[in-house]
Amino acid sequence: MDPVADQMAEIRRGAEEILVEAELVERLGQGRPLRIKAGFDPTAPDLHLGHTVLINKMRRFQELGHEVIFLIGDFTGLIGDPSGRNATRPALTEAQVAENAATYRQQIFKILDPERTRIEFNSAWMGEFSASDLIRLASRHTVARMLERDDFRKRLDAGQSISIHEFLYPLVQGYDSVALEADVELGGTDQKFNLLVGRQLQQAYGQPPQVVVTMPLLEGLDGVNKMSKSLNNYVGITDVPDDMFGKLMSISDELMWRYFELLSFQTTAEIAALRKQAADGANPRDIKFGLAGELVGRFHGAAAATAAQAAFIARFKNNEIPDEMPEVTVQGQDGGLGIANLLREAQLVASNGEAFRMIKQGAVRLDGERVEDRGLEIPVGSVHVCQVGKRKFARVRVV
RNA sequence: GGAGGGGUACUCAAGCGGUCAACGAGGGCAGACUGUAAAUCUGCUGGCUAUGCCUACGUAGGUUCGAAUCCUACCCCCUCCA
Repeated sequence: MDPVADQMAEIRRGAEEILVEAELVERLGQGRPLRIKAGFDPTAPDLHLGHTVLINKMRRFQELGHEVIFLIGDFTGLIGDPSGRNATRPALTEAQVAENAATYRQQIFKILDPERTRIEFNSAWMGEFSASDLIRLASRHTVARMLERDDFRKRLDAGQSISIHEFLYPLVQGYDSVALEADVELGGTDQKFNLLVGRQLQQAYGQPPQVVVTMPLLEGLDGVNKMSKSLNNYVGITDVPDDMFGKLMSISDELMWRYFELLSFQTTAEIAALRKQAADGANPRDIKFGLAGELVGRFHGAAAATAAQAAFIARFKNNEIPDEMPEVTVQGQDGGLGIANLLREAQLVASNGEAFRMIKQGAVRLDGERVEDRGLEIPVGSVHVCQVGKRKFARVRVV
């Protein structure tokens, strides 16, 4: 194993907080592989780059020789997250959980080493938990401590309601650490409270408390909100290479450095060098180009990354029409088809009304020519490249 | 159990009998400028077989020439008291 100081440097990179650092140093000093736990929601197996911040850190621990436990919270998932936006979640069937777990496996092993990853489900121990077990667990924590949690406190002060079961969520999550005898738990900064409950419960059950490492939440493409599917500001790790590349190229220069810090596997020294290049006048776009290539390569392989880069240059630097685009065949009537209907049937717009608006705004092109006439009729038997806006293309055949 | 407040488009939020397909803001989309950046400016932001018609202001009815606006019932959310 690497010297403790070297390990600490790796663990610190990008981390928001390590509680308590001295304890981590002490445990690393024991020279044994530590048990690293990180929990995931069973309902959302479509991972995006935001999730990978945490997974990258898990990978780092693996590289340092530790044991990583990927915990799927299939039981806690039934309770629902205390942030409580979606009031009740439908209970997942065993088959669904198994399916989601399979999806997780497929996705996370693009980053993690399957040989060194343990996948666990907390229903394994929580499923057998009795009512009296639960009361015993609840007795280990106090209302006052629960209310230390920022969002509970705020809601209480604001006169909003808090359901009892929301108090149970951190307790169950914390108990997972007891069941797994975790040495370290990783989580987003939003999980800090829950992770600390884990420490407290381990002590209550006579175990040494886990070290908590929190990772920042990655900002989404808008650069403001955290990356999430519901805000549609995410890059999914199963996005096709061109999309992934394009989305990454559209982030702001400022955000790019954040992505370097949290997503790139380049060393801190390499990143510092890039920053210097930018400061010396290099076009940030070219640096972003490299970052986008690295990330596409991670999830789709080097060949796909090169292809995505080439396609990007062709389309946006040289302004060419892309080689590949969806091909659609639409049905004409009376020898032709109105342009609005054509765009709608090709799914480039949602409705005829939207098609007319787009034409009015000059967003529609047919074979590269801007369409001005909303009454344009396309004859049957022709094939056209249709474009709406900068990004939406389709090759449409009218029959 | 009692008292009160509220449910309006993607979100927040006006409107409280006709001029409301619904002010405003945010978001989103598009155009200009660019590096498919950011910032900025401009426009658009229910549907259709389209100078008209249809559907929409929690749900179902009612009053009225006419309702998001008034009445009745129901559903849901929130607060306070017990």
